[in-house]
Amino acid sequence: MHTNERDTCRPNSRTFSRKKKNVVECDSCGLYGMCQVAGLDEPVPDLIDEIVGRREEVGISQNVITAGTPFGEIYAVKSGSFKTYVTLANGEQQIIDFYFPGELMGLEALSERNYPHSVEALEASTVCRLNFAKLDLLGERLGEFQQQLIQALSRRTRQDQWVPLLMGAQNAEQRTATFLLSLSDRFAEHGLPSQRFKLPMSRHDIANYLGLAVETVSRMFQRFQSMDLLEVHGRHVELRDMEALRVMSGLNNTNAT
Amino acid sequence: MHTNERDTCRPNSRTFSRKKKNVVECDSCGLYGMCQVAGLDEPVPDLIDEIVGRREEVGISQNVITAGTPFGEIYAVKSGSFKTYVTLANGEQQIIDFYFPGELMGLEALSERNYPHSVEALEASTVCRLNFAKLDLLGERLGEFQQQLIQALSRRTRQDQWVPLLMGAQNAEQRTATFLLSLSDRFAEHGLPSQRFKLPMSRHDIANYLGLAVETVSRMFQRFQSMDLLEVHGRHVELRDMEALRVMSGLNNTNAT
DNA sequence: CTACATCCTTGATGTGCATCAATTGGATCA
DNA sequence: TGATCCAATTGATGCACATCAAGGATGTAG
Repeated sequence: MHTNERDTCRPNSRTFSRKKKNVVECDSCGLYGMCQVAGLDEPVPDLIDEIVGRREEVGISQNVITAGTPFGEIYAVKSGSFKTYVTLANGEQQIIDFYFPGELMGLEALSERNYPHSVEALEASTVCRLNFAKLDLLGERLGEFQQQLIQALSRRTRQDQWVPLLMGAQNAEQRTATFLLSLSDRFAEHGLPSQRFKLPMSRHDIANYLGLAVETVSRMFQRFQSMDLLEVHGRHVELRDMEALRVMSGLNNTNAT
Repeated sequence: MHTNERDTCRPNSRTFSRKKKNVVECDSCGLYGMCQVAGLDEPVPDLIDEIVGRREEVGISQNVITAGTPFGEIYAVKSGSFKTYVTLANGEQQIIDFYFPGELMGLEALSERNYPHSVEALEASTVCRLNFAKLDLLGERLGEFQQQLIQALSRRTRQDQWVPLLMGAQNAEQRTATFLLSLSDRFAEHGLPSQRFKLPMSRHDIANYLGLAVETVSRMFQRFQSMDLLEVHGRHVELRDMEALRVMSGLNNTNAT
């Protein structure tokens, strides 16, 4: 079921060939404001590197965070994608959320001692790491930094409001439509292609997240395709009629993330 | 210190007869740290009152926040309860969350110009109001305040993680069990009775929130009762076997809010 | 290239829950 | 106290989606 985590981090983790990768530049990264505050524009070249570990590679299926381990840092996704999950009593995963370039992971651990869930790379990815233990190095700029943090947390809180919409009122068709739109919105927010993209997660993960069966997700994709709302080829998706999808989702357009 | 409950805790500020009301004291309120920072323990008696409007009454079905209106303040629930919702394209409400004494409402608007959803009282309630426009009155203590705010946001973010668990993997039985447990936990967190309590929301609201039909919620309650897991009389609930409920919910016990 | 493993799709069947319908119960107010 | 109204329960039926089963597509290793 699971590919081994060790052997996935292979020598060529640097040379992704065929397709070009979606990488967010710093200025559309959720950590940007914090990086700036942390001294990126200051003549303190080492300080920022001390606090922010930059562009670390993460292999597919590798865990960046393991549920229950002590909190120490938050992560910004630079490229690639991640899923967060908890393990249920029956041993199954329950996927909590997905993360994409420009977004911050680990915020929910801020006020606690431990991370509440695990975070796993869906593909070869890169992250920046912000070490909270070293934040006091910021000295008087800590206040600015906190300001940025508040912004990030608030954005995140607002994003979480999608979930009840995804899962509450809706049937399989609406959920799937809403899911695709929310992905698209999140990509757009960080300047990534939002009409035509590759789903980094399996149908299994999508189904788990949406509370549906794999087969149902597949059927919904096919149904949308037959209605000319989108085109699917495996994990590659092109949204052809976002307006129709929006109508189908049952949300009115005022509900942006 | 911190004893100015004076005008407030009169057992019936209006005429609630029969039952005593659940009111959180300041020290188990989500705004507490902020109130303190804001000057509650300082010899600046008017400052705090300037920033925090205290113990305002809200009638049943009254809206504290309307979706789309400009952000200006966050609210702490002092007594009573609230629901937040958005209006879907078909005119129906989708309930996003419920709020109980000690919790903060409106945080998701912090980084935006407008509130993303509406907040309505489920019963006669009281709130404290924290005016963001006047925060600069805090001067140098603003930093401390931000610290508190970060804590609050992070707690909130962590709480939101319940939702996918509620709605994702589970069947009606599991959802209902999880719902009851999450309510119980939230009550306990602020020192309110957590085994025996009155559901402030209708079956309709519960069903809406859980993505189930009213009838199904009712049947689940009856089923639990017949299994001796709880007792229901209308909106009054007593959890008789929380451990069994936890097992039924499918969560393992490490997933506290 | 072939072989094997995964992932995805497609079809057939059963069931959990929504839906429809009717009754009961609980609040509110005269 | 009883009349009214809405909330909650209970039962009967049908459908949407899960489940079971099999076949195709895609990728990776040899």
